[in-house]
Amino acid sequence: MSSLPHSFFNRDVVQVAHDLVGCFIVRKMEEETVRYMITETEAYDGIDDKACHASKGRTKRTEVMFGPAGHLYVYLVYGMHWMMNIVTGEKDYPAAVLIRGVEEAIGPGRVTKKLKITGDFNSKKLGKEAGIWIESRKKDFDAKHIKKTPRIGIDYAGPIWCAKEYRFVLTEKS
DNA sequence: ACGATGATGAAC
DNA sequence: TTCATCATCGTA
Repeated sequence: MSSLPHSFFNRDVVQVAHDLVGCFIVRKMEEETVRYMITETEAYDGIDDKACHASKGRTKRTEVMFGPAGHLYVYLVYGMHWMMNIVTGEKDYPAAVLIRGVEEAIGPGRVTKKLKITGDFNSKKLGKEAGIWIESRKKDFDAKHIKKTPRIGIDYAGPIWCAKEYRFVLTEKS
């Protein structure tokens, strides 16, 4: 099971979001190292995507999404939940994949709680040094079990961007 | 169904 | 400087 390279993330965000389902997120902490399969993701694609924070432009908050792929974008919503995203695509093209679910943690707020990810991780690069990285799928993984749907909790983005099927969910274990 | 709880960006 | 909003979750 190899750690995913920069080239995996330096692609179209929707493709990366799809391909991350079934991969494993590894978190090395002081006492233990845990490893969970990713079961749900969402893509946020560029300045035109009204659901993407980068549609507001290049700000202190969105800066990391304009940077190189494979870095983390972590922010707080509703004053209490950390959302963990992985930046994708070329430098200066803002896009990221939200990790919405892993095995044993349904929901993006629960993912970060379980993995002990906070704002301290914002803009860090995935890798052993950061204590968090992604490993590839098992060989027998069947991508047929991935369902695509519209994204959750982005009604403000308007009908066009709301309707985009940028959410990917693993429907069966494999 | 609703309140918690704080950063963000836009308005003034 | 103030204000509405928010990529959610636990309790009811």
